[in-house]
Amino acid sequence: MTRVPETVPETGEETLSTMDRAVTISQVAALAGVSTGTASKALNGRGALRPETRLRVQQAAEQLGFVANAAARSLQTGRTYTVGMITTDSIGRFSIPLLIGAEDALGAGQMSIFLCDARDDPIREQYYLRTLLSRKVDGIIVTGRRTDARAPIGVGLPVPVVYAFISSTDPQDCSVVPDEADGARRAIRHLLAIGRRRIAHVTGPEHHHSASLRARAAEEALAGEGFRPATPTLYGEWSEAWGRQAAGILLNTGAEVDAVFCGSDQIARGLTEALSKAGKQVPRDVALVGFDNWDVMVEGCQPALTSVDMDLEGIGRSAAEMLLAAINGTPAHGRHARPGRLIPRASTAV
Amino acid sequence: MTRVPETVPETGEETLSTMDRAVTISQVAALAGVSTGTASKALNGRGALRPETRLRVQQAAEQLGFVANAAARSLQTGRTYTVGMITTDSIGRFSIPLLIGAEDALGAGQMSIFLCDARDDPIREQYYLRTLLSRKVDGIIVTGRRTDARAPIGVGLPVPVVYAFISSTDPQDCSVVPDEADGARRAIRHLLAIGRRRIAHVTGPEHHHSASLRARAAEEALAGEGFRPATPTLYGEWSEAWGRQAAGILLNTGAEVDAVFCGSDQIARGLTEALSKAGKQVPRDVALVGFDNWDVMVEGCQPALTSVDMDLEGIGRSAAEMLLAAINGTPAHGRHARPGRLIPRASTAV
DNA sequence: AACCGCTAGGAAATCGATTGCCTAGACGCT
DNA sequence: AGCGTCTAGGCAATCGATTTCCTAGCGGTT
Repeated sequence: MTRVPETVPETGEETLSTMDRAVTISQVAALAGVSTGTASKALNGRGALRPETRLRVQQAAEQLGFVANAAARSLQTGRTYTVGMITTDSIGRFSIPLLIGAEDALGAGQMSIFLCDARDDPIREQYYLRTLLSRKVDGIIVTGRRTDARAPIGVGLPVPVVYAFISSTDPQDCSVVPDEADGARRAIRHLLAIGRRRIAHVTGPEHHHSASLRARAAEEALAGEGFRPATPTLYGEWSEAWGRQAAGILLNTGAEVDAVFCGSDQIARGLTEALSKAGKQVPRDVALVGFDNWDVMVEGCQPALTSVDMDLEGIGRSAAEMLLAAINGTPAHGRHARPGRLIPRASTAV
Repeated sequence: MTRVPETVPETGEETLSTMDRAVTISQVAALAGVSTGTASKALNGRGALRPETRLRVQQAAEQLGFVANAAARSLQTGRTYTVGMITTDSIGRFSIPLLIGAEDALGAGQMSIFLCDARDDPIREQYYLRTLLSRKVDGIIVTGRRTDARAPIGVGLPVPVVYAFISSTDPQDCSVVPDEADGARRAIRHLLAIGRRRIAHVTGPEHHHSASLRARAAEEALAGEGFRPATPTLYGEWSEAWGRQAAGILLNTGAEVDAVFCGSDQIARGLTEALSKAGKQVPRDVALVGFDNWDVMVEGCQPALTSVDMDLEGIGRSAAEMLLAAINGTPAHGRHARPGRLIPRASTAV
């Protein structure tokens, strides 16, 4: 029989039903008949204690539903087992996989994430940085939408920082980024491999780092195999509408394009629709490759879209692992580009 | 002249560049020539101090880049100015607006969010709950994808809990949810208002709470105006593929449908494509209304899709506000349904 | 019998900030 | 001159857990 405290309903020891006042370690110690120091040792597996004492304390803790006060602990130990994650733009489609990956890697080490959304506002960013520092996070992951380098979020910070997806202009900082050029090369090589020779590239705005970088890599990959683009790169927006428009342009130039590498899945989707409306068959007449491997887009396309996956989750995981390493005293430096992979689907099936 | 510590480069006082060892309030106090207690009072605007003393302390804090240790503070005050957010399923399309809304409401009160992703795993959920309690969060927001009620995450918890998007089966708990029935009614009323009379409903799986709830509300809204559905509700999946399939069904039954209310934007998009491929014009022949108002979907549709917006951000904001109220001693109870709104676009333009 | 070594567990300092209580000194009033 | 009042600011307890140092007592050895 478990004892039932007077008026408080006991719901069984495994249910997490902490009563209204927080239980402290001294209450546990009192119940077990030891000092608080001993109770602490018992619960943390430290010190020299008789097994039965240890057990008695553990049972007392269980019975009272004791959960150690993290603030008190971290005040003493200096560790918070918390990392901050600042998204410099907004939480969105790209941050989520990064976050999930990071959570994965950190969760294994029993750490939690403080999420801050700076919404592209430097003031907010610095405010959040202060907050994180005051909370004495063990480390910080900085992330954001743009893949070109940004100024470091702070200098001489007392905690390690890792940049994920975006990178820092300071080469001493540690950044984990997708290898977009590699992704573009994979796309081109794939299209060449299935026999396409007249390949066009439709992508986002020219001033956008990702767009111009991927375009250059694609062109080089073609040149490396002795080919030239079927048309000059078509720069526009990251939207379906632009994809549709670009399809019109390609059809009108009479360039006899037999494949298009698209800078995003959305552009590819627009192209797919417009091409099929114009009577072209995908992939027979024109093969298509997208970029991002965004599930709803690639699966929504008809036929399903071959796409380059930047493995954002892997980037998040990696960044978190590097942060953990830095926290444990072995920081990495520099820009770490992670290769993507090409996911072949019907839009390039021969 | 500011003194420059021996080897440490001083980067100017406004740059946030805390040096390697954390600055404590006693260092600030020492520099200002007061006791730590006085320094604390000076920085927090408490106590009776001469203005010049207060200023001296503030300048010292500034100069040293002092940021109060949150752990120490919360140990003393019992407040952490932190709330936990547990997503019971996964961080996804629905959680993000909720999170942003909550951040908005909490940020104004200078509180931060601890984000935990339980990934549909009750074990993880309880583990995270423990973590949040050990971190002594001031309150918890529970969220998730399903809109039907779920068992409370814990009973007799020492902190207030608000459910957002999902709701708790315990009527004493506070939940903020979208009024899906209201959304469905708006869709139907809109279609009736533009003169459609033969209205069908295509939605997700029948066992899915949202699907059956919206279907029922739609039917009642029709009946309320003296109409009957053009076909029985078509239950399927939450996917474009099902939308396309459903289009086929509708065309084959010869039901002469002139409008379709879709349970999701994805379904609507599938329908749009299949209908236009079959030679039907939207909205002339068939008007379409979606649900969710998911930007990439509604804008990707041709023509752009009229859709019901559940105002997730508003729900997140509301939930956070209610949590704040509860933290401050005036808890709300029960299920609070928030109306959505219909965003008219070309797919129902007359 | 005297001494040594070991084990189990207690006492108390510590982390950093807050806050209630106390007092030195300035000032005013009779 | 003596006393009361008020102000500015110091002192020290406190929050809860960890950890270092210390000791009582036990058993074994010569």
